[in-house]
Parts: sequence; structure tokens; C-alpha cells
Amino acid sequence: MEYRYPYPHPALTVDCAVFGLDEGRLKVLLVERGEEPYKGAWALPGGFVRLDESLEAAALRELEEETGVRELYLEQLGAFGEPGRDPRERVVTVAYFAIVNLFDHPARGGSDASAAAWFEADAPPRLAFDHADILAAALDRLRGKLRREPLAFEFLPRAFTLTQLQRFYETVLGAPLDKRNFRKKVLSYGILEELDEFEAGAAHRAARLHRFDRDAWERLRASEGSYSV
Amino acid sequence: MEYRYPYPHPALTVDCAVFGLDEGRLKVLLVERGEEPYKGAWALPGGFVRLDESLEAAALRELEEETGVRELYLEQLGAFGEPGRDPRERVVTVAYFAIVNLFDHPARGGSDASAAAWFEADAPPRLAFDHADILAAALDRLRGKLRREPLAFEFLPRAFTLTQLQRFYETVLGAPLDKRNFRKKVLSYGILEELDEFEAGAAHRAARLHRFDRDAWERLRASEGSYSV
DNA sequence: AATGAAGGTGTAATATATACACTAACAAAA
DNA sequence: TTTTGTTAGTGTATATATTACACCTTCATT
Repeated sequence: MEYRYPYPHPALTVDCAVFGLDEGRLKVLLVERGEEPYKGAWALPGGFVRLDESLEAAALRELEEETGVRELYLEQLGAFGEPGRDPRERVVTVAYFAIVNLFDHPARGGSDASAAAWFEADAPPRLAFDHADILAAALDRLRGKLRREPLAFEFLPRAFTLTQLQRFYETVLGAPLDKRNFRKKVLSYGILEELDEFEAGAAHRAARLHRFDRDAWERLRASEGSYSV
Repeated sequence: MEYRYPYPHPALTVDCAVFGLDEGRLKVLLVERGEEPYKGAWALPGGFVRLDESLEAAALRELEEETGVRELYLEQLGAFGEPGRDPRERVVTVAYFAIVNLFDHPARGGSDASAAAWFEADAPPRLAFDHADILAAALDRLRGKLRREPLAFEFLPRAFTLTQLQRFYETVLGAPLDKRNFRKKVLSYGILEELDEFEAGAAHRAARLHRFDRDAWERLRASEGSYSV
């Protein structure tokens, strides 16, 4: 089968920068390429968009095919389309960034042949194509979002301690935060629900677990309307 | 000539949501479609990406061809690619949003056959394709950016009064601002240069003109690094 | 029983944001 | 030339938000 068009079409792919938090380190999910070009190199999971699926559906499909990761928060990062970014033909990719909760989705390889693994987001191996640029853009976006939204919940287990939450912010923002001020602020939003459960197995006082109240968050976002200059 | 590929390729276009400020109203630049589909309807300026040009270059080229507008601030908004958004074939578009200074670039039609005109950004005519969605996304983005960056300068003449600047913010944000607080804040950034020139021809006290100091802005942006939670 | 390790809590100082009203300057009209 | 209309330009007091900072509690382990 061959497809013909009266004028040239670039190829269209999607790629996903999937982040997760593991042992207090920010990780990114990469796959090893099994095909030329860049065979053997690591790359962001992704692939060609089918004609009958939306861009986001393509991203979710490729991600699950290549890494087994599914049901995640996906946001479009943007299109990357410099001529020459793929040595075969003109390929434009729409990049997504995604966050997985490593507690719910333990890091594991994909279900198909290619290998998948987590790497330090700040120190990835040499990446195929322009994926290093895409990853850098995704990291910027992640840090930017995190300053404005309680995105952390997407990374954390359903119930978490305030210290876990603080560590997460510290890891992604790359800066230490004051414990008391952090708690004061995060609790003031009213989007955390105190549980009557406590951390287990620690050799110190057990910390109370909290849960993210998504409805309260939605209400908070909807009510934000006042900005100065 | 015919182009053949071993698997199907969607078509790729770029579209631009170009905003300008005119008489205190936020305007968007639209073109009248001369071809089917949606012949006669208004649409965002844009068109097909050539294989040898970058996405941004395609956006700039189409914009100049269709509207005569050139040399502007362009930022990628994202890709829009729902199947069915174009009745002909699968077309994915990369949308850009752009700002023109109507003082420097007077609103005028394009150099080619199609008509171009400015419309109220908040009340555009019925738009072709999914351009209403793209426009709505661009407006959101514009307002969001404006809260964080002195983007206003892209809209204003090279020299402007503080009242013009304030009107601009009020127009885009859709809310009145306090004059004294506005001045205090905008001057505190140190990115405005007082000129020894004054507004002319007004039937009231002449206002001092200011200029945007782009270097100071760059320094300011570079130095911003502290964020809380 | 002692130790180690994290959990949990409040206040004072500073910085930022907001609310608010009058005089000055100029052109146009009377 | 006086009056009128219109916008320019300015400061302070209050409220809110942010920051810096240290100790006792709780629990498991030794």
C-alpha cells in the first residue's frame, strides 16, 4: 500500500516526556530504539500518529505500547519541527509531557520488544533526534507548572505524608523549603484531606497521611480571578 | 507531481492568532477564505508548511503573504489535531500567537487576493475549522502571559504614556486598575525609561512619554529565581 | 532506659499589595 | 482673560503574605 498526495506532507509523530519520582530523584522514562536511525540510542517514547486518532490518543497509545505506562496526566508541550531533526524525512513531532506516580505505576519496561527504563531527568544519556531539547523544554514546563499548581499529587501515592510532599517539591524545584512555612501554606489551600491513617514501619514518630481533595482544587482554580498589573 | 509515502501522512499547517490594540479594544487579525472549504468564512491567517522551512518560518511567511504583517513577536501556542477538524483530509495545525503594534503596523489588508481585517478579539465572526477554539486558547494564553511579563510593550508605540500602558492592561485583563498602584508597580521594575518628551495635542496636561528598556527586562527575567512552594 | 530520627507546632519581622483623594497643567470654550 | 473640562501626577495608612527561626513529641530500635 502506498499513500499519494498532490503536495508534500511531513510525517507526524508524538513523543512523551514522562516524569516520575523515585527515591527522591526526578526521573524520566526513556526507551531504547530498536530501529534505525539512532538504533540503540535512548529516546523519548513516541511514534507515528495514525490518521484516525487524536494527537493525545496517539501519545497515550505509544506510551502504553512502548512502556506499559497508562492512565496518566498528559499535557501538550508543543510541536517540534525543525527541518533536519530526523535524518529520514521531514518529521514534525508533537511533544507531550506526562507525570506518573511511581507508587501506583511501578517503573518497568514496556510490553513490546524495546527496552524502557527510568533515568535521572537532569542527567539523561545522549538522546536520539532532538529529544534532549524536548526534554529540556519539558523540565522547564514542569518546574513552571509546579510553582503554580498542586501538580505534585499526580506524582505521589494516593495517601502521603506532608514530608513526602515537601521532598517532592524540593526535588523538582531543586531548592530546600522551610518545613513550617511549607505546611502552613500547603494546608492553607484547603485541598488536603487529613486521613486517620499514619505512616507505618518508620523508626520514628509515624506521620499522618493526607489525601489530595481534587474537588477542592477545582473549586480553588475556578475562583482565582484577581491578578494585579 | 505527486508525493508518495509508504504510510499515511496527515497534512500540516500553521495558523496565527495575531492580536493588536486599537482604540482601546483588543483586536484579532482574520482573513476571508477564498477557497473551499469554508469559502467566504473568516479564519486565522495560516497555511501549509513547506518541507524545507521551520514551523515558525512558515507562520511568518503565511502571515506576511495573507496580511502584510511582518516582524512580530511570535510564540507557539500548540498543535491542534482532532481528526475531522478539516473536512478534506486529516490536517494537524500548529498554532502561533502573535502580537502586533498597531501604531507601527497599521491595520491593513494583505498583499494577496484575500481580504484581511481586524475584529474584536472577544466577539469574532463565526470562524472556519476549529479556529474559534484556537482563538480562545490564544486569548487565554495572552492573558496568562500578561500577568507575568511586560508583554504590553509589544503592543504599544515605541514611546507611550503610563496611562496608555494602564489602559492596555485594563483592556486585555478586562478589569480596572488603580492608577497610583499601577504606576508604583510598573516603575518599580526599572524597565521603563523616562523620556524628555511629552504627549502632544491633548486638551489637558501633557503626559510624559516612556520607553521600554528591553535590556533591563532581560536582566530582570534572568535574575528571577526565587519561588516559594 | 537511652538513643536516634523524623513529626509536629507558633510568633515576630519584613515585604508586598491594596485602598483611597487631591492639586497641577493645559487646551478649549465662553 | 476667565472659566471649564479633562487628564497627569503624587503619598500614606492598612491589610495581607512571606520569611526566618527552635524546641518538644513520638515511636522504634538498641
